[in-house]
Formats: sequence, C-alpha cells, structure tokens
Amino acid sequence: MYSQMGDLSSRQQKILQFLIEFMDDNQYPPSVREIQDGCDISSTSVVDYNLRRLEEKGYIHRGKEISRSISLESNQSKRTIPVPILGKIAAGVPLPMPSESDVWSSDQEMLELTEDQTQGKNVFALMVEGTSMIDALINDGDIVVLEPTSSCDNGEMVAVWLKSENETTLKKFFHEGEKIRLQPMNATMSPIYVDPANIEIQGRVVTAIRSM
Amino acid sequence: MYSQMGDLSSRQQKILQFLIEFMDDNQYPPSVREIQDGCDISSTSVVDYNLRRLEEKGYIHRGKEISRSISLESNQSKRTIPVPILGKIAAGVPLPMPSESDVWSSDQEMLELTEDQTQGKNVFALMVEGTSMIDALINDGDIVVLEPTSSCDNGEMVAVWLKSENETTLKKFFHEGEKIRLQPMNATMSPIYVDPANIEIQGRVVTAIRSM
DNA sequence: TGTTAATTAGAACATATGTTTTTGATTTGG
DNA sequence: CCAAATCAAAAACATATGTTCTAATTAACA
Repeated sequence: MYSQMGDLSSRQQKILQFLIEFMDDNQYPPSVREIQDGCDISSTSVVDYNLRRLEEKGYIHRGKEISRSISLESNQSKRTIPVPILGKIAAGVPLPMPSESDVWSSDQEMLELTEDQTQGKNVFALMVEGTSMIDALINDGDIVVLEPTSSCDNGEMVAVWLKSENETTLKKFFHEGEKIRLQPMNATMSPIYVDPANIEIQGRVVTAIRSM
Repeated sequence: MYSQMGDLSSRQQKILQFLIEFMDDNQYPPSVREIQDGCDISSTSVVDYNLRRLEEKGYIHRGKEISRSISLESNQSKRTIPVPILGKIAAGVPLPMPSESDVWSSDQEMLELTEDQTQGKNVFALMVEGTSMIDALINDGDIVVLEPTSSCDNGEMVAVWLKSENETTLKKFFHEGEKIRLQPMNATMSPIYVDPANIEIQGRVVTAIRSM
C-alpha cells in the first residue's frame, strides 16, 4: 500500500480499488451504478456518499452533474510515447534511417518512453550490439534514443557514420577549423579527428537506457 | 502529424483533435454534446455519425449506450510510475536509504518511468555525481534506478557500500568462495576482491538513464 | 448531367446516470 | 447510557446523454 489509508473505511477502500481496476481495464471512469454493482453496494446513494468522502479526503476528483467524471487524484500519470526500436547499431553497419513505413509497421518492437525522455522530439530507438561503443559509455544491449538529423551543433552527442572506416559510432561532435573532432564520452579516451567529407551525421542522441 | 489521416474528413480530424485535448485536460472522455460544442457542430447526430466513421476506421473505440465511453485506439499509453530522485550518489558518500517520509515528501524531485523500466519493483532513483563510476559505464549526471535490497544473487548489478574505503560504487556482484568479486561493467577494467564483512549491499540497479 | 453515396440538420426518444430525500441502522464520544 | 455523528438503504427525481428517425444538403462519380 502506498499511503496508510487509515482514514478510509473498508467500503471506501473497496471503491478506490474498484476505480483503479475499472479505469485500468476500460479507458473511462465507471458510473455510480457500475461502482454499486462492482462493490456489492445496495444503493446508489451509498456510493455517492462514499465518493463524497473520498473527494473530501483528496483521493479522487469529481465533476458536478457530469457522468463518469471521477478521476484519481494520485494517478496523474503522464502520457507515454511509443518509440519504435528500428534495429541494431554496431560498428561496421550503417544506421537504417527511419521511414514512415518502418515507424508504423505493426509488428515493430516498441519502447514506451515519457516525454521527459523523448524531449518532445520525434525519436526512434536502436539497440546497441557489441561493445564497440564502450568509449561512449554505451554497452552491449543498451538502447539509444535518437532524433533524426543530418546536422548538429558543437558538443552534441551524435551518431556519426565514418565513411572510410565504414562504421557508425556515438561521439560528441566538435567542429574545429578544417577538421571535426569526435570526442568519446569517456574522458579517459582520446578524441579522433576526421575530415568533414568523411562523415555523415545520422542522428542526435537524446537518451541512453540500460536495463539490467 | 504521425499518420497521413488522408482517410479522415476535416470534421473527423477536428473531432479526433478535440478528443485528444479534452482527455488530456480532463481525466475522462467527453460526451457527444461536449464534442458538439467543442467542434461547432450543429447536431448530436452529426457527432454520432462521425464517431461511427472514426470507429470504423479504427481510430477510436466506443461502448454501446455507455456515456463517455470513447477511448483512443492509438493512445494505449501505458501507465507511468512516479519515481523519487532521493539524492546523489558519489564516491565517499553512502546511499541514503529511502524512508516512507522521503518517498512521499511533496517537494521531492520526481522521475516518470514506465513499468518496463521499473520492472514492477518499488524503486527509487539517484543522480550520479562525478565520474567515479566510469568503470560501470555510468557518467556524471546519469540517473540510476535502484530497487532497495540488502542481498543479491551472483551477476547482479548492485550499489555496494565499501566500508573500509568509505565509498559507494556500482558493480556486478559475484560470491566466490570466501571472497566477493566486484566486477565493473566495463570489460576492460579489472575486478576487485573484497571481504564479505567489508561490504553492504544497498540496492539492485534496475535501470540506468542518460539524458543528453 | 443525373444518380448515388456521403454528410449535415433538426427534433424527438429512451435511458443511463448524478443527485436528493427520507428513514433507519450503526458507530462514536462523553 | 444517551446524544450526536456517521453510515446504509430504498425510492424518487431531474437531467445528462446516447440513439434514432426523417429530411435536406453536399460530394462523388460515371
């Protein structure tokens, strides 16, 4: 139990429980009479009475004269955004650029992210294969979330396609005179310097996630 | 726009837009007449007609004879769990164990995570300060999500309190005979061997998140 | 152009649903 | 033990709300 709920009668707890389950199953709140049935209560007035108590105590919110307008006060869960895992990223393999069809193929593996994590961008995700990104503190099995782009500013973490080496890597980007410096995340590693013509920026890294 | 919506009339688009906004503001779906007002439609029957079309085309779902039972088919956004960021983790500083009061102090910094990321556990989060976790592929500013525990199995990634060194670190845990091997995430780094009496497990790492 | 399908409009209907009232039981505090 | 507050029950009320019917209007199309 999250809160002590010592201030709720058993009937009120049962109603609260029912509310959570109902709104989880259906995508809309229950009516008074559905609560009545679901909690084996003999009268709608009893439901109304206990809903008022629940509202007084701050557990729910109700709209006056509006059907199915109960909302859980605690359950302000933010919206999540489905993010497609378009494929794998590994040294020697170029990033597949996301296409509309890819994004909406139904059997796409999906990741649910909050807006905090996508930063409102139209992102896609890649699973990292192998340990070649270790200098970017990205390990095998990690997931990187990218915003599609072909250009970027200094200091941004980007997925860079190194044409001559024929590999994609994650680095911090710095334009320095005629050259571009690609700096690993890991401060103990050395940067590499490349010719602008030799690289292609594939996406800006927005978030990296490692699940254990 | 995510999908082309070429199969939707402008009125249907407007209704869909209204549905999304309404359910974002309020925590419950709108009634037919609220859609009517919100979209400047002259008759409820027109609303009903277009809702049927929207349901045919798979954009929404409706319950028969049930008020406010519209749900967005695409918007199967999963529930998110508020996770408290209890503090910072850095070498030389022990982890503050989460207490009930901490978890529910209202001005707590919060992180919204999906159930995928919390794995259904009762977790808390810490912000990493400094680069001392670099061998665990954890950098300054990263966020680690931990499940409180005082014991763990072999191979699990845990936050370990090294009493003699007076520091907390993230390592993979292996019980080997009389000693305990703490293996960094980074394969290029060497493990350290410690006495079981010298350590205290503070939490199991569930997820690590790096925002750019 | 004419014919059909799609959409809009207005009104009325049936009922789902929040609310109130009254009465009685149960619990609580002194 | 009594009085007051709390809670439950049943019925009735008012209206919010989904639905239907018919007709008009517009769009699609051949």
